[in-house]
Amino acid sequence: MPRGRPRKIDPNDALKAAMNILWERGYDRTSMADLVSATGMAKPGLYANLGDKDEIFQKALRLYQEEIGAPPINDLVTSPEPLKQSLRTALRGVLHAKEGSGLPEGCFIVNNSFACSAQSQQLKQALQDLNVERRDAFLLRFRRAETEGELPDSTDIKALADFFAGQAAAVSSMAQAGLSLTELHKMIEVSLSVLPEDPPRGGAQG
Amino acid sequence: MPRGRPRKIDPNDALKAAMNILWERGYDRTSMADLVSATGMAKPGLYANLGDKDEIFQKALRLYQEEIGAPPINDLVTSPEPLKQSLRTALRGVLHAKEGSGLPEGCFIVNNSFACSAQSQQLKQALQDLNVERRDAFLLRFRRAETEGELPDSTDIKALADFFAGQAAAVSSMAQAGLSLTELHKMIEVSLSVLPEDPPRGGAQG
DNA sequence: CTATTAAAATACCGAACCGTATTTTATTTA
DNA sequence: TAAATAAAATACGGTTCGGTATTTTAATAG
Repeated sequence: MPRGRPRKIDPNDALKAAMNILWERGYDRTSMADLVSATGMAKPGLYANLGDKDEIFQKALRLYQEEIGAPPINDLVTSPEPLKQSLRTALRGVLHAKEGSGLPEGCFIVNNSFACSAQSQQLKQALQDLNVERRDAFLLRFRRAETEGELPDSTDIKALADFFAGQAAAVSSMAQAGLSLTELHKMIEVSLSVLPEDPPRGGAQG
Repeated sequence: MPRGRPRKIDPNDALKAAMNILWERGYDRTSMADLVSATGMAKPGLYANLGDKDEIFQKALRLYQEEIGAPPINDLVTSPEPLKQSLRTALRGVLHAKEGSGLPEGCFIVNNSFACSAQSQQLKQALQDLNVERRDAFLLRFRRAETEGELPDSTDIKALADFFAGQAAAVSSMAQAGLSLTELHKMIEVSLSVLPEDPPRGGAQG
């Protein structure tokens, strides 16, 4: 056993709890006192283990991205699923909360990308980078779709990637507006209808 | 002339200035001190003329809706333009800032609908109501489109309305992510492609 | 010029905020 | 037990916040 007084709370657990409350309440509306009660760790302990509020937020952001945000996006790029199905999965990935109980609704990144106009430049940049990362994942998938014939060559895949990156915000916003899960799924189906009819079948292009 | 010391600042001008900074920075990141310097009106004057911070925000919200938010939505419902064109106009209406100089980017309502999980119930409700209002305007337009044959009867116009209401957030978010105006317009064109092809002519673009 | 009115300007208050210095407590080593 | 270590718990400091009480200033009315 280590030397001094034993830890009451594993810093990793604390970070996870911090992520959840930051996800739920956002950066501005979460105080250090909130983080203290959410984590069960006293303030000096938080600073010693996780740093100041900005650092905690950034660590929470990374944790979210690694454990929650990135997987569906990586699947999007790597999975052999057909285009439309992989996009469906990716978009539904924004709705963790409503299905898997307990988790906050919407996307942590999107939710905090608003109301950040005067945020610390570091945080602003970190959020923008993650948004770009998601957009690029879509782009990558569309490039593959193009070469594999899932999309006509004439497609403006850059615009398509921007569009789908934006759908994360669309879905998050309507989730916060109180739509039910099935309504949100219908929204997503509408988004998917911007794609050409499922098997594009050769050169049907106009 | 009235009795006492003359006003330095017209309360209407102050409200307009307050709206702009609240739009730009959001509720949480705008302090009363910010409102003081933005309006040029000292704090006690603000309270006397516009009320406390919540009241000012609500008044700003109403002003935004009346002067900026509602017009393109009303046009959507009332104008005789064909469906797709009226939707295009409505969605582009979210991008005031980038075209008409000076105005903040994105939609005031959308920008503040995030990070409000613990906001005062009043404000939360006011924001939700405005979001619903917009969604209903889309719905109204789609109902008309259905009866006028602009949409097939089989269309799920409720889902379509949710989708387009969500596009306000999509566009706002990508605007904040730094997309150019033409990129944003392309995004909007992609959104519009969920509609059934009207008489096959060349794609409109701006 | 004096009184009155109404707004501006200043100064102030208590609470909440982020962050830290200090003390207590629990454990291991000697 | 006593010294040493490391974490928890408490208390505190400076700042900013939303909101208000108080004073000063600029105008009109008599």
